[in-house]
Amino acid sequence: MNRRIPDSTVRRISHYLRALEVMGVQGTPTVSSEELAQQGGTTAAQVRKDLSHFGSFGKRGLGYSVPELASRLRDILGLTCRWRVVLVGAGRIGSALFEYPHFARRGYDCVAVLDNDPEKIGMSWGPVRIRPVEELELVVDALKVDIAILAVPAEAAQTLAERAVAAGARAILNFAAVQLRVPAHVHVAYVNLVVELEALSFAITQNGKGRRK
Amino acid sequence: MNRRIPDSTVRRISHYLRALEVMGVQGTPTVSSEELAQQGGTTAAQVRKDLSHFGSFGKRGLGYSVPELASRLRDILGLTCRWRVVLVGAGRIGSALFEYPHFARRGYDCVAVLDNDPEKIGMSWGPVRIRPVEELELVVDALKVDIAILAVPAEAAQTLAERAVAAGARAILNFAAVQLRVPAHVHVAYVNLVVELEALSFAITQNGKGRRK
DNA sequence: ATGCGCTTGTGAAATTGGTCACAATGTAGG
DNA sequence: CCTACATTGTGACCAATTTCACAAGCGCAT
Ligand SMILES: NC(=O)c1ccc[n+]([C@@H]2O[C@H](COP(=O)([O-])OP(=O)(O)OC[C@H]3O[C@@H](n4cnc5c(N)ncnc54)[C@H](O)[C@@H]3O)[C@@H](O)[C@H]2O)c1
Ligand SMILES: NC(=O)c1ccc[n+]([C@@H]2O[C@H](COP(=O)([O-])OP(=O)(O)OC[C@H]3O[C@@H](n4cnc5c(N)ncnc54)[C@H](O)[C@@H]3O)[C@@H](O)[C@H]2O)c1
Repeated sequence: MNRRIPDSTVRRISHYLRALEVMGVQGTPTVSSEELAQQGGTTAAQVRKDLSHFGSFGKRGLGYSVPELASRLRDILGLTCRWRVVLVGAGRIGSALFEYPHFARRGYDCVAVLDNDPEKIGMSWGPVRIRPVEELELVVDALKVDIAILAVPAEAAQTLAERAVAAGARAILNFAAVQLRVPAHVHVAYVNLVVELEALSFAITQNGKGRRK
Repeated sequence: MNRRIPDSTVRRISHYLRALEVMGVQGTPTVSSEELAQQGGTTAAQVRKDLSHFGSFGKRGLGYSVPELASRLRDILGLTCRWRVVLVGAGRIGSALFEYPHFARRGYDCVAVLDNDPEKIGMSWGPVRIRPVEELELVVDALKVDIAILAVPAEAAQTLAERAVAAGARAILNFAAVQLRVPAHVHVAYVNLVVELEALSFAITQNGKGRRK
């Protein structure tokens, strides 16, 4: 029950929650650390250790109440309020994200979409009109945006991150392949598909001795 | 040299390579571990340690030759050959990936796109025609596919992973929010945007005491 | 109430990954 | 050739994370 939580723990908690929600729909009343571990691809001891960072939620001999644990994990992950998100970059990735219904269902509201392409500015995406990127500060400030998603080319990402942070954003989800330099209080998550693919081709090359013939 | 390589090292190598390629275009002849560290968002000692897993590529007192190190890193990551990739799921994420020119530029060729939606099957995406998912085994086997990208709903992912593996795939890039169970020799990379967002809202909640008011 | 079987919660040990400090080794310049 | 200097490569240390092992707690049957 202490302070500094490993990032890996937080990510696993997110997985546990997803598994719990499936079980909840199926009506499973309780679950053991062993069962949760299987769903989350880890070990029972790891599950218990992860949870023990935040308190003790189980009943010995019985396991965890599915709805109760799910609720506690939602608290932990900050899913009890709705988060306001701005999407910067209305390109291929941006539109895939925008149309993905699961984010809203999970508490992330895309309150604005910005772009710098005159062709795109003014277009309507459902209820949202694509705005010029010049309005970034306005939007972040006036709509009290917490999280900025950057789905723009790498060259633009650093500047846009700085602008979003200056206007008050506290977290950034970055799809561009650059390391962002931001103040320490701002949190950044990276999604870099090239890194993932390269990690895979590294693993294949190491392990199975090269490409299939 | 050459024990088991940490995953984090492999990912950083991918970042170093990207930085080196930018420097290469700019004509920078050599680079120090210090400079590389700045680009990659890490420390000079970490850069040297990462590289030392694979050999010694630098010149003391001088640094690393940019084109030479880039070439060595490409070898390490398995980028000296072209990889054949099959994309399963021609939805929002699938189409964003397919249209992304950088993958092909980096050696990943999408040799087939599969879906199970009769509306989509038969459509042409550039030079590729979307095929019925029943042809998965055929495609993986006949086209000697190494990597399968799963951009399908979570319910379908496990079965499709098994089918791809049975037909010979050795790595999977999975966008669905489920842990895949595959044989040990198969490598899986996960991209889970919900986890990323939840890690961010966790960090904000912990750190800055909740959402902006 | 008591005992049994099951499962949690948690210190302690083991492992893994990261940092530090510096000898080794190169370049450049007299 | 010798000295001054920069920067690598690495073993020894340190920190973080995972695994282990087990006492303690709970429900149920008797
Ligand atoms: N599409 C993919 O599969 C994929 C994969 C990996 C990484 N990425 C990365 O994600 C990012 C976005 O990729 P994409 O494929 O969606 O690109 P895209 O070109 O389809 O979209 C980028 C959008 O950003 C806009 N934009 C450019 N500069 C801008 C600025 N200064 N301010 C505001 N908007 C601006 C463009 O007008 C465009 O609409 C890129 O960094 C790319 O490298 C994409
Ligand atoms: N779009 C996003 O931003 C986003 C974000 C996070 C996660 N994801 C995940 O990525 C995956 C794909 O998301 P999407 O938004 O592209 O969904 P989508 O619904 O747009 O596309 C899914 C595609 O898969 C096809 N499909 C379904 N079952 C199939 C099967 N058995 N075999 C072959 N094809 C099948 C569908 O016909 C559809 O074309 C999902 O698991 C989703 O949860 C998407």
